[in-house]
Amino acid sequence: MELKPTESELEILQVIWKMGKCTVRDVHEELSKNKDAGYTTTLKLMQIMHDKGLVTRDTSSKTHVYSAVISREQAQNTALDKILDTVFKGSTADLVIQALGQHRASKDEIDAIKDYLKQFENKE
Amino acid sequence: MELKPTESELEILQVIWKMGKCTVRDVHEELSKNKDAGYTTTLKLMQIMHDKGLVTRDTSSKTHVYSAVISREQAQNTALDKILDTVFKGSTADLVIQALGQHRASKDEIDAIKDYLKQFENKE
DNA sequence: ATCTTAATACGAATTTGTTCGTACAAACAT
DNA sequence: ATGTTTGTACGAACAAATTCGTATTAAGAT
Repeated sequence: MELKPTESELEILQVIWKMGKCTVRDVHEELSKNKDAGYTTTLKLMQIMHDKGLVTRDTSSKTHVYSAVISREQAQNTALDKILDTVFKGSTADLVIQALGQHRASKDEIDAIKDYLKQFENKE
Repeated sequence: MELKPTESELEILQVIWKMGKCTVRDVHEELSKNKDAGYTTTLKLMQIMHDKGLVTRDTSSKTHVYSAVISREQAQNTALDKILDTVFKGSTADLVIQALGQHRASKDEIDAIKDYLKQFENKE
């Protein structure tokens, strides 16, 4: 069972993750803010996502209500695995350093990361 | 000018990055270790990459010699930007923490990252 | 009851990416 | 100089992802 969302599917998942349960119209309206696609395009994509098992839907009323099956965390890990493999030679350290270097994290973010690293302090 | 390599193009870029300048045959033989595709498939892809400006080539002799135009670092940043946008809500901290959490970095890697973070010590 | 609006289903066109067969040319060996 | 090998070019088939038009149906308003 392959669970790798495509580019467009990811855009839709983002909306679903943000809103929790939502309808095709919800998603469509959110997406319309940034780009313009027809309503049926969004609908079709969400139907395909349903076929693939990326989302579930409640069809008890006319307007179906969709929920994500894969969590944002799962998608994050899939995405990380992929780029670790394709551009980072598998090196997590390279990835982290590149991320911190280029995408200037704020002081708060740096602090959060430092805190997180303390966990590893007493491990050997 | 869009410079976003596709999946297959990235596989090829990986070989070019590793070898520096190289021929279609070099790339093809390297790729053949992992999967099997025809020689002309690799050739065609590299021609397309040339058309797109992802690689340059020296055609002075019969066997052309290819080099990457975009560096691994550029590709890394493009990839990071993309997943930051699509699954990490733009949060570098989330990305770093998720990367460290799931993909268990070795002690050396953790140390490298801690060292790296020291840079930020005296910044305000 | 009928009209209008808003929804789903679905087929098909389009676009983008991938794969490969065939034609042709240069280099090399005989 | 002829045949064989090794390379490029290129068109076309195939596959995957995206887009949208049209048909149909349910719900709500008059």
